[in-house]
Amino acid sequence: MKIGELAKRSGLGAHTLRYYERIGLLPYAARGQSGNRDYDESILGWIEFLGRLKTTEMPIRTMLRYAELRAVGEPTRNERRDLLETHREHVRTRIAELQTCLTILDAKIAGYAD
Amino acid sequence: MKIGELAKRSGLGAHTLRYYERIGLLPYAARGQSGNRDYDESILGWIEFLGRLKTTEMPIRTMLRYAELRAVGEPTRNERRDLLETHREHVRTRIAELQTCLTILDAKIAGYAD
DNA sequence: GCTTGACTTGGAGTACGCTCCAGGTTTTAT
DNA sequence: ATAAAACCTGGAGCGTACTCCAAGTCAAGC
Repeated sequence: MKIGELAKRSGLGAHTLRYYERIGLLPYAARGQSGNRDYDESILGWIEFLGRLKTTEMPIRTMLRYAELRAVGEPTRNERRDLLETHREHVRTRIAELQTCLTILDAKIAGYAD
Repeated sequence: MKIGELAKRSGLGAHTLRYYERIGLLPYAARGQSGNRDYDESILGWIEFLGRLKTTEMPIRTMLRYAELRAVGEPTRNERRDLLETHREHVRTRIAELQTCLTILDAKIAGYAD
């Protein structure tokens, strides 16, 4: 699969895919004899997971840390789990915060009732 | 109250307060004879509300729109209510999205179980 | 009275995460 | 065979939201 198709299937732009590779968020892609990137289907799962991390506001630096640990493999298992557990706490806190604000917003809107 | 005290009490930096005034998010503050800003307590409620909007990811442009409508007063009542209702939908959507990701994260972490 | 700290302004600089450009090569469709 | 579309690289530029700097004025404590 070439970069254009991966862009379509992943929802990211080709520019973004190259950028992610450059910074190390995506593994260096195999190039064909022409020099064009040739992706395997399996990259899609990783990109989707990165998207979840991004949606939940994980900064790129932290994703990068996770990506590096993942590249090392088994010995980093516990560290990866810890990283995700810490992140899960951020997400839980964020949801609670948004819910509090939602309640306040409800009250504010009620004050605008006709 | 001078800007340093407002900074402490609001949790924003003095730089940020000046920046907010410059772009129109805070009303132009009265200056004493020395030229120093002299704030009224009442500004704290507005800053707190702006904080809620920020926490819920409202972009500054939109806060600015709300601030402008508010400055006009009564005739913009419905437009302000609409703006907040639209924003409330964003917040609800965002909470749902985070909850979905949280479930996926739980599953991922479960996969790291010893 | 004088030093230290807080305040003023206009404008420059920063961090993050992309997003695009230039100039060139390769692939694909006709 | 050729033209259009897609790809490559290194590096520049952009949008958002601050954050800080320089140079100067003002205020408060000793």
